[in-house]
Amino acid sequence: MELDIYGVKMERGYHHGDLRQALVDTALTVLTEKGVEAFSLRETARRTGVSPAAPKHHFTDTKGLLTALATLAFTRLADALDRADDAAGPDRRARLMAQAQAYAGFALSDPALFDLMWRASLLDLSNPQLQAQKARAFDSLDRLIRGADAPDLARDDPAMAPTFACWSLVHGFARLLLDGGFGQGHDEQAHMAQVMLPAMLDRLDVD
Amino acid sequence: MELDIYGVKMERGYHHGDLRQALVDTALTVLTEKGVEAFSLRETARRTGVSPAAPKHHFTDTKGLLTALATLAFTRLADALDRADDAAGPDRRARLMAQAQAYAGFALSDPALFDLMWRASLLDLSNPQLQAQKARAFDSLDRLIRGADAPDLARDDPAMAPTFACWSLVHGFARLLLDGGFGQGHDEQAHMAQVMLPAMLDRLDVD
DNA sequence: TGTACATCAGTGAACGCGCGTTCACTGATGTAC
DNA sequence: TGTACATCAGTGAACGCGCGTTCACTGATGTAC
Repeated sequence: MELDIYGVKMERGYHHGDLRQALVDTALTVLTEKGVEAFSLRETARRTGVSPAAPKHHFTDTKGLLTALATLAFTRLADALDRADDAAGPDRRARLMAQAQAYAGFALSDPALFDLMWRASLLDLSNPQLQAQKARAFDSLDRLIRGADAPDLARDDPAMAPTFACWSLVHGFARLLLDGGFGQGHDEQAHMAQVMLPAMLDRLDVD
Repeated sequence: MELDIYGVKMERGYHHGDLRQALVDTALTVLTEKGVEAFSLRETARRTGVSPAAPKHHFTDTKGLLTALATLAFTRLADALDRADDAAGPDRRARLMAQAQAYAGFALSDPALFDLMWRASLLDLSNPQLQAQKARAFDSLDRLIRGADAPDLARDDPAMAPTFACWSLVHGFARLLLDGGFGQGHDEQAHMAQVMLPAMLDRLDVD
């Protein structure tokens, strides 16, 4: 069997070497190209150069693979939020704007991946790594809003309101951007994110 | 052919009478039962007691039928927002809370319908009725925030920030509720909507 | 008032599709003695 | 160091599914004269 890796034709034997990683990489491409609805395990296997049954060894089924992708997505999102926060310096408002821009930027730059993260029915929500990365992303914002060593609170505690308000606002804005609540074109979306997001956040009291 | 309407068996001839409406009704049921992903035109036809080709006369294709459903959904949402607003009396904050609760309540009470409304790829966004009802829903909130006779502004006008902030916050909250950003169970969701939503909105400056 | 005919609203069989998953299998690898 | 054997990681053909849409068709309705 021949594989085309980085333009170089390589023989590969019966065993792949790192099929798990290869499948994740291909799946990411397929997802980005076709969107969540049209994603298929068969196509991913085909494009990885492997039989349709091969993925089962690494991910039992489609949901398993998609869960791995979503975990990766949350990892990237959390990283992006942390990076933005660090780069923004000490000013609280600047940090907030930076995280919000990073969140919306993530959604706009990879809509299919962003979609997947929130398609509960396609994911194994009990997966520990998924939960961990999701929590990481949330904590990044929560630390900014409620302070670095705020205690863990129940979800319905009123003291959570500032964090949730902020998250909801940014999340909702990103979704409406992607789902055509506002304009259509990608440039227009990016413009809206740059112009509107700070103006909206300035009207939110998160102290 | 026999049809079971309101528990009464009725003969119906070659022509249906009001197939268009019947299809919309059935489609609504199918959508609610199975969700957007699993919705199918064939099943809708089957359950309406009609051949799979019949819907074509009324809706050309699946997208056409789903667009009709989405239009209905936006009509219901706009109605719900208006009703809530009216019932809330003159107080601005009360009106805002009422509309927000109505929005979240709509999403929670019919998640599949709410999903559909924002699945741009499944809808014909150029449909005038769809656009009209979507605009109606938006205007309901916009009139409350910016005043009954505020001028139409460009989407990226800073003066739109309060309306967009409010919409984004409520929309994002509803989405996170449905998509498992917070808890899971339906009661827990309803509780969150009642407790959290007002607390979040109180932190938003929309004057 | 009757009738020819166009149009409308359905039928139901068929096409072709790609999917997820299963099955019996085999080649490669690693390990115990 | 060599070898038997268990385990792992793949193969590729097949199954069964339901889907959207098309096709040639026909029964019912409405309208013009």
